[in-house]
Amino acid sequence: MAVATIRDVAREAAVSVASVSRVMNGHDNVRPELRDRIEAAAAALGYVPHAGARNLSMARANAIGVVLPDIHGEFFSELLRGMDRAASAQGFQLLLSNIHADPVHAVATLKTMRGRVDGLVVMAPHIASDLLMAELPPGLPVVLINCADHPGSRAELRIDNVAAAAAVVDHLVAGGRTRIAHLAGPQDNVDARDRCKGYAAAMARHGLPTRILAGDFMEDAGTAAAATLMADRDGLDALFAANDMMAIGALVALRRGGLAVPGDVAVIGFDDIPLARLISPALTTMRVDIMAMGERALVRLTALIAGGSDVAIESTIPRLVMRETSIPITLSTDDQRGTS
Amino acid sequence: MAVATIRDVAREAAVSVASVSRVMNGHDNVRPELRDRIEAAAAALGYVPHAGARNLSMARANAIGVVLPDIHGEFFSELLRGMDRAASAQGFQLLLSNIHADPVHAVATLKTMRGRVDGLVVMAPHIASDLLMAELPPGLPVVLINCADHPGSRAELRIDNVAAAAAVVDHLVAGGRTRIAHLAGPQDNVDARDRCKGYAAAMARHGLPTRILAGDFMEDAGTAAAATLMADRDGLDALFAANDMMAIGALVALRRGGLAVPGDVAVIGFDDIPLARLISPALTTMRVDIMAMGERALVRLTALIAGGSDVAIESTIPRLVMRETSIPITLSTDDQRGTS
DNA sequence: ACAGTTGCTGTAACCGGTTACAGGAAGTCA
DNA sequence: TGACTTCCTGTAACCGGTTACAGCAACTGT
Repeated sequence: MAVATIRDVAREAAVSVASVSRVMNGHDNVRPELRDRIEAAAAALGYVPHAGARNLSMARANAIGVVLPDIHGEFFSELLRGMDRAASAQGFQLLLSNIHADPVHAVATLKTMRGRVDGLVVMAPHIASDLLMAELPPGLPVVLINCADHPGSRAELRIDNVAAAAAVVDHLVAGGRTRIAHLAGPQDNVDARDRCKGYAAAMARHGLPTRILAGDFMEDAGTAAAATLMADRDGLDALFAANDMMAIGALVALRRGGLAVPGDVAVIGFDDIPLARLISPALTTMRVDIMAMGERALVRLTALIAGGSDVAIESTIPRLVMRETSIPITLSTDDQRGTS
Repeated sequence: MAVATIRDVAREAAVSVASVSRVMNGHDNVRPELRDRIEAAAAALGYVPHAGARNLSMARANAIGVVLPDIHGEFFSELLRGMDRAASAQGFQLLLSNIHADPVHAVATLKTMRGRVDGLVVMAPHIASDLLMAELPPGLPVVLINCADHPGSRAELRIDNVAAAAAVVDHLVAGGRTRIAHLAGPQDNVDARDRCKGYAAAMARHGLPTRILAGDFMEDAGTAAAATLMADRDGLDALFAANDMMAIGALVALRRGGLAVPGDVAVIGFDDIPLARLISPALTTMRVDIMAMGERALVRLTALIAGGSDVAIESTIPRLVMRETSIPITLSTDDQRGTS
């Protein structure tokens, strides 16, 4: 037999569906005797309300669509964790969808969300944002995360990579470094571009000459960069890599090449992946609290759903996690401490 | 104005809702001229079908509920990635829900899934499984992942920790090791218990004496275990830790204590966390392909949804990833290779 | 010319809830 | 006692789709 519906319960308890509905939703305008009878009937039939039907008649899904690119690892799980935390605190569930680079598939994904969710959190650095914006259902509350620039007026959260990179340079300069190179990420990536931009701007501000090496976010690019830098005896005293993996590749190669880190050259990464603090010497890097960002996205979205109208763009500047690879020149030691 | 419904489109195109529905679903029994008119009307109104209503009338949600404990990191994201991959390949979306240790909250979570999803993937190592089983909607297809033993007949995927641990011992014995210690995990964890069990059984099978140290899955437990083992000069020649973090802690401490790894003592971990291959010497460990497991769970679930009845329990034996810390005695070298 | 197909279209019931509204019983007050 | 509340309950419309069924037109074959 199929599962029980509200009408089955009503029949069993010899009441109307309205009363059953009232009891199930905890309204107080039902006579105690009836309430008991209905609760007994519901229990006897193992009745559980059909959420889909409920959503339809209330025009409220109690769900939020989360549209993300195909991300691996830490970033993905932390973001989701933050969202889930805020969502379940407010009685929402999360409907997950990967958005593929293919725009027509992406649009289809967006469409399937209609009537299933009360709002959307979208992270789509790869999709041309104009196209995306056009496809977002006009009435639906949306919070964007880290999208490319766009004209529309949508709530958005983004990471200020430019300011973060500038902060790295400032930190190095404050520590007495002046010949600072930047190992960039792939230039089709917005984050990588912004970090590079921030580096260049800050160097200019300090009146220092820039030195930019091309990279691809992979460990080997760091190894290669280290080799390049050691080949010309320029007297480089700091390397700022656009992400941690490249920084680690460079770190290992520099030391193997006989340079002391941070004694001869400081190394700073970006992301604060778990390995950053486990490696020896521990890597100084920029950290953004992804979970908090996920939570924030959801809080803003629920505010929008509740009728709010705050569509500001919020920027988060990652914070510097100072570890061992960027100790100022004057204080630096070169002891070979083991992994702690 | 509210978003357009199918009736708005029907009115605009001067046809019935049935025809609109047919066109939207790609049925071929609509005269081309009408079809064009309807498509034009839909485009003009920006009509997107309401998925919730569709689900209700078709008694099909095209969604799968994923109920997981609050997991961090790699495991979580890989599992989800595998599921999402299989799900979107079959036109399903994923509805995510954390299940908290608190049983009443857990039951509530399960209930909100009714009428929202076509099936459930549940991973709940912490919840008393009898309780859980009782609360699972009777008619709903479910695939369990790595739950404690239970009597019911539900499809399930689990990791065979016992066999995996035995495989580790066999590998060490084949490499010439005979004095093998096990650094166990917390005993209230099913996985940890099974690994310990598998170790003991395999050692017995080989007629070797066991040596079990208590641990808690944390790095420091590895450090401590190494200290203990180096204190009594027993001539230990291998350490099998119940997870990678402890193995790494032990690895670092053993080498700092002057022992060669794998020359004097082999070290093997469990999980294959990303760090395992980055550390030097690279850690031999047991790896289970989490993404594949997520994919498999979803494939089995969709089979169930489609009417299948395969409720077997499938066990996966993790595979040995042989790296540098377990090279056989006869072949072992003790060169200080850097991180590759 | 007529019965039998075939192909397209519309009406209306249905999915499983919620809730506005109406109506009956009991209580209140003059 | 009659008018007015108040409280509880049931009927039926509605949310926005799908689809069985019926109806109609045009075509087929004899």
